Amino acid sequence: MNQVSNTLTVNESTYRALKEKILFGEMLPGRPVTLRGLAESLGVSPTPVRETVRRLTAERALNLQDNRRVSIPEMTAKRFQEIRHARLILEPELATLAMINIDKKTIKRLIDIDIKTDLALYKNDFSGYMRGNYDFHFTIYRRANNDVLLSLVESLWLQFAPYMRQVYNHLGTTALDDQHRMATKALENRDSIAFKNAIMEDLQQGMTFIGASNTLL
Amino acid sequence: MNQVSNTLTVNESTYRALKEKILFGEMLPGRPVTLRGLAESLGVSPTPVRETVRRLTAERALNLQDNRRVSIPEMTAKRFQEIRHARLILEPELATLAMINIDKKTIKRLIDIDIKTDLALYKNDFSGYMRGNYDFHFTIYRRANNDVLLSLVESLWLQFAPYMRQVYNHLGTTALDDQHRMATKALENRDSIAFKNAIMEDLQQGMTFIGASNTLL
DNA sequence: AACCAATTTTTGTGATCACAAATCTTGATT
DNA sequence: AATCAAGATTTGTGATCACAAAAATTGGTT
Repeated sequence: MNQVSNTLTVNESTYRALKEKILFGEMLPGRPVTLRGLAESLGVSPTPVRETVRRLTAERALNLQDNRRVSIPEMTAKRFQEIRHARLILEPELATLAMINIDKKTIKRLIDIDIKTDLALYKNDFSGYMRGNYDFHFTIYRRANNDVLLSLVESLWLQFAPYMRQVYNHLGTTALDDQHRMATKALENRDSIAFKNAIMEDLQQGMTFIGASNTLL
Repeated sequence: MNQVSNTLTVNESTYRALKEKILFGEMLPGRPVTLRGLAESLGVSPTPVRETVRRLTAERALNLQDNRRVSIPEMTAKRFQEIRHARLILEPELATLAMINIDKKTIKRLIDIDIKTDLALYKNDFSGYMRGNYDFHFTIYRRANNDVLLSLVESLWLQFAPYMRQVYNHLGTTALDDQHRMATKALENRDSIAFKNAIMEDLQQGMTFIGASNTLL
């Protein structure tokens, strides 16, 4: 009889914890990270942390410098444009694929997420905003039922998220807006062209906002 | 003074060794892989192997089953189409970006690679063919000077390579052809449209050949 | 022979140890 | 005060150990 243990390994929970930290802006670019430091803060031994760091390095969320130190990569203007370019290719495509699988219940959930996101923005809760924005997009993207494209897009989000946070810290969120409502309206109307455009607009607007703070790039 | 050691870590060489094995068809889908077995065959301790496996799992080249065993993922018809779709989106784009940076010397090198690749095909040297095919494409892609897109495409190749080899083992290479010469001719003529089309054709032809062996999917 | 439970072996996981390289600290010299 | 070399500390790396879970083997029963 095969008895598969379904408890999360320390490795897996460590990975998820660190991934969330990166994705929701709790790790800033350039800040050095030590394995033992991370291990202590998470209450585990260095071993699973090392493996987690390898995973996230493979996903380009972390960077192994040539002196073997681990860090969140610094953003450059060039890399920023590359990420923006890749997102514009992949995400509208993924959203379009997802559309036929998005039912009324999902639309309702998206609207709820958006309300929470706006609330977080209003309260200057950066991490809350980033989490809401992530949830909105990936609730859509997951509906595409396309693991290959989804994991590519996950990697892209891991790469720009820390920088997103850095910009918010400098500029605040007042000038920030999104096209989420336009997207949900397009979904309600089952207008695939309007939906794809809303995702593209949302993405471009967000990236333009970030890119506009050229003091950092 | 910063003194950085430039010797390759065991981790890095292990990663490259295993990655090449996967990329050039020396690991077949479904075959179970053990950490200790890999470690012994590479002459290292299990530690760097574990970290390598985590990296390649993050790149979707390996799969951690729910019984915690490591394996090359089995191909399914669905996943095959997803990979094909993603490749068709990303690779012609990357090739087009690369074109302006491809000089005569690079074209010469591409032609040399293609000759070697054809020779390997003629001699029924599967691994040699796969290596040549990889070199041809990535010599182009690297010229795009776009690390973000390049790493996404790397991940895709790691995903279909083992299956490519599996098909060749069943069908042989006699029916296999490529559009490499058409691509190099387009480069010589600086015809970007013809070049993009050649890359697309090459990719479609290769994937159709693989996909045609529907006994496996 | 076929089946199944008990035992043995193999395997992944997480922690710890040893070591060398990189970084930080210290204190003497100019 | 600034500089720099020597010593101390921290850090990443690779190997090993202990353990539990999974797989393979064994041997007895039908």
